[in-house]
Amino acid sequence: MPELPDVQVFKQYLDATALHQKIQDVEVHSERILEEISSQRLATELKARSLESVRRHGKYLLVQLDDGRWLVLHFGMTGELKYFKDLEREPEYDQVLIAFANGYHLAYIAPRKLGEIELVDEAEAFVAAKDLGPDVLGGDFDLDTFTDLLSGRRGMIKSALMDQQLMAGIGNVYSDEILFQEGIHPRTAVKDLAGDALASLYATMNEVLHTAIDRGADPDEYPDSYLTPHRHQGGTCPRCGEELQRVKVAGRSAYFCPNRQGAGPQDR
DNA sequence: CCTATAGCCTGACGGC
DNA sequence: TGCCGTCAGGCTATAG
Repeated sequence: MPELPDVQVFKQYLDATALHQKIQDVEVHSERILEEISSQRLATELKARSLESVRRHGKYLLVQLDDGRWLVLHFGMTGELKYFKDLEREPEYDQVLIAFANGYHLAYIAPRKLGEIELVDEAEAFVAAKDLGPDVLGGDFDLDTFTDLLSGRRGMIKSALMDQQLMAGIGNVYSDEILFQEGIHPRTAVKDLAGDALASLYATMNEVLHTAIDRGADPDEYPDSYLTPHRHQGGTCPRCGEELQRVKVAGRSAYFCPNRQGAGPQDR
């Protein structure tokens, strides 16, 4: 699930639960999640520290420790966080488990182990090293920035929206949702979108992401006009009832309504 | 610069 | 019920 809205909800969750508590113990159940640091070192470095504040850049969560360093969390395709008390309630697939002095626990859950956890000195340096583009909900990500980034871009619009090096935060599901709301086919060439189309797309991007965050990134709570809850094989368009179609874009499955978003660039 | 593919992992689901 | 193929909200490396 973790695209920008999901990760933003994780941030709010951490803000409301796990901050300002001394870390007592850290268990690592899978090394696969840790690339740059050993489980042994992660445990010793975190012990006796506390989580003090949380930032998000794209799909990454950056959690600052009381010594100034940063715990970086990425969630792959299936990651999530859970804060709980009794170990009897320990969730399945928790790859890292932090125990706090107050008796509560924070679990980093990742059934498919495609996520990533790191410990870094500087948040900005991490973002730069990953070559991430600006966060699409960042304060300085205005319409000019959006159109500048896309001008001269040669490929398809869905690929561009999902390119984390270009702009950070949007993934497969929300790129589909944004393009659905705009009535743009996912394979549309960026160069075929005029300036006013880009302005409208930018506005829709903001609206979709903010709506998702406001509804807790829970598709069941999304407006009836949203694609996401219908986004599966055999699903139908919430606006016109047409059966949704699936095409590959950037190696991912893109769902769209052929009635509202057209049949695609090649045929007319 | 951009696309397609495979791989990393593992679970869920549909068909036989 | 069991087995098998396909697919899954991410990202990277590789080849064209």
